[in-house]
Amino acid sequence: MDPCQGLRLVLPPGPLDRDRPARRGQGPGRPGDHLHRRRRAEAGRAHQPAALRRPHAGQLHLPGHDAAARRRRPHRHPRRRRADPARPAGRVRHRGPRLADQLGERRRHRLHRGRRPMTTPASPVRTRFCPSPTGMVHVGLLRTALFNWAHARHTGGAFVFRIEDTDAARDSEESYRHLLDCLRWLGLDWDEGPEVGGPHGPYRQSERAEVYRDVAAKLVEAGHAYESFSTNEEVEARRLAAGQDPKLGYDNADRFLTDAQKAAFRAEGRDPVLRLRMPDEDLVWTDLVRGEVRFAAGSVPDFVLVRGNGAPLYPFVNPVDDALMGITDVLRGEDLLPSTPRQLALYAALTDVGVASGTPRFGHLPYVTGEGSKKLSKRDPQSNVDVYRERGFLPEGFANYLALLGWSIAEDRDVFSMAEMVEAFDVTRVSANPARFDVKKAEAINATHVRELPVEEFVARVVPFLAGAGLVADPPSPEQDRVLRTIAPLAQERTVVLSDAVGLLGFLFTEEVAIDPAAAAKNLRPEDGEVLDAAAGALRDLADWSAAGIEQALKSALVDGLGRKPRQAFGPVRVAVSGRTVSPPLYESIELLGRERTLARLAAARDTARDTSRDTSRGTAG
RNA sequence: GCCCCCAUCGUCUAGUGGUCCAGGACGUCGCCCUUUCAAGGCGGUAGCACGGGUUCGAACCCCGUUGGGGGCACCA
Repeated sequence: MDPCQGLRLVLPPGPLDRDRPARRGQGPGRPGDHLHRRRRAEAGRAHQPAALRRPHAGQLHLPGHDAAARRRRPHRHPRRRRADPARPAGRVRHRGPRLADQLGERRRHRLHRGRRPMTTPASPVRTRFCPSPTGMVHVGLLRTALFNWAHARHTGGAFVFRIEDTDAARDSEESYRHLLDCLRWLGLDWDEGPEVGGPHGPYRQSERAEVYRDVAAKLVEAGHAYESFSTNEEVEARRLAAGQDPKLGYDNADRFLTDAQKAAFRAEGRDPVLRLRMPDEDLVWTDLVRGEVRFAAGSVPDFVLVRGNGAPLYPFVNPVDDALMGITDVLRGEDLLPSTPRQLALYAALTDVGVASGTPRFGHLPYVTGEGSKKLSKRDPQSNVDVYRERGFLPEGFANYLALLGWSIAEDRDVFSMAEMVEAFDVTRVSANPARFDVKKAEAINATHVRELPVEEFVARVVPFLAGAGLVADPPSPEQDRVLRTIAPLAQERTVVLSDAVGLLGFLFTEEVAIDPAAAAKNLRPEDGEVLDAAAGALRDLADWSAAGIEQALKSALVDGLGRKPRQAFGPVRVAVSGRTVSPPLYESIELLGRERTLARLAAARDTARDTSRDTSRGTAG
């Protein structure tokens, strides 16, 4: 299996090409455009302005194996233009040029290097998500999962889920379960991984120990890895002695130890670590989101693959598993960017010993930040996905917001479904800027999704929250169900997160309502007593107990009878009945509540209004 | 200290040399609608970090400065 070799440098626009109208509801379609443009792109390649023919991001950079990668391309071009049906065909970007063109073009366009368009690789894309189960699920982590998933789904590739549980001290079965649960909650499914299986298992690193042992042995045998006996103290001392900054790290001093030297160290009782010999070339790759990134030769020291006690480390096992699992595209957090040179070097070595068959593409996703501009800390409660689940964010609403953290579907739209995301998602259009997690915006996006829910669906989703608060049974009783279905359409548009329903609808499912003190202070003042009395009078013997009948009775009693403005007339009644200033529409609420409970609440509110009076006079006197 | 990444309204973004006195969304402010609160509708506020270059033309390409962030483990 060769995940990467098949990546071609030139691809005609294919079925997965993004050069098609991806937006919906964007005015009249232009059915001919796609074909038309495609024809132009193919036939007109030679006539394209040279600047539009840019190399793409799909080639593999194997350090030392790719002459093009070593060529210095000191400039960068930002990002590619999105294909837009409305644009003149001549501006439409197609896939990359042929290799010959590409090299020639690089010479001609040294001023335009940088992020290149994603190719649709000849071999299917395989992405992965590989968290370690060490605690709560971070919103940034889930965003990474979402982007990997969307990239795989968009390209028709596979999404692999692997658990990196090599740190027994921090990993727990509980957080492992929780991780799976969160992915499923968000609607992400994986083609290979835990509980699903697949041809490259096991998918938990804790079960792959012998794999790493074998690979490590191969690397040593081929001379890519070597035993290193230096202690940190010794390294530091050598750096200091040489007048260098000890922060430079390991000095590669053990690269050429003789067998006799090694034996002497062992005789001292030292256990060597295994280090990878870093190459002498610059380490360069074309990042899917950032364009070319280069680390100078010699700037990254030989790093540890396997501990002295034989335990393999993350920088080793991660690429090994990626290679073995045929991963072609690695989308991960920006925090991993500085470790990419090491991975590149490892990949070259793994390829040399036949474990890997090429280097994957890398894309480093921007940080998700919190208040200020610091990376959202794991300690920050805002970063915990559970908080949003518990508040009743819809998975589709939350996923929508997560997608907006670094990506946008169109310039005039930011509410979309997962299916629409999959259709439109393009990694190379992910922003490189850090994105602030904005709860307000997340809520606004979620509220839109809530409103778009079919009513029955809204009811179904809200029931667990109501039941959790002890308001209804789960499943609701027939009577509760009737009330719920009736009020749902009116409550839905007032719901931002599902847990809002508890406060909004609670009054319908209890005998006595607790009145919000702030609402009482505002709408149950002494002078509001007359309203409550009049309302009770109007409703006590009302023959037509319907929303319309109630409306008529209240209007004539309060507005006409007392001469109050609607606002002054209905506010107190609303608070009396629902306990809050925000509730579903009043007449419907009263109808559902029934005569008995309504009259009881009006009477109770009457007392509250008197109390308010006493409080007020006391306050004034004091 | 060394290395790397980033730089458009308060926030997230669109923008890839002329179609931009910069578009959308969230927030915010005002108005309308209205039975409170929402929702909805309409309108307003607010931004290309700075300095050089390249070019007939720069938010966009290049260099530098400044600012912000991250990484420098026998953690993942």
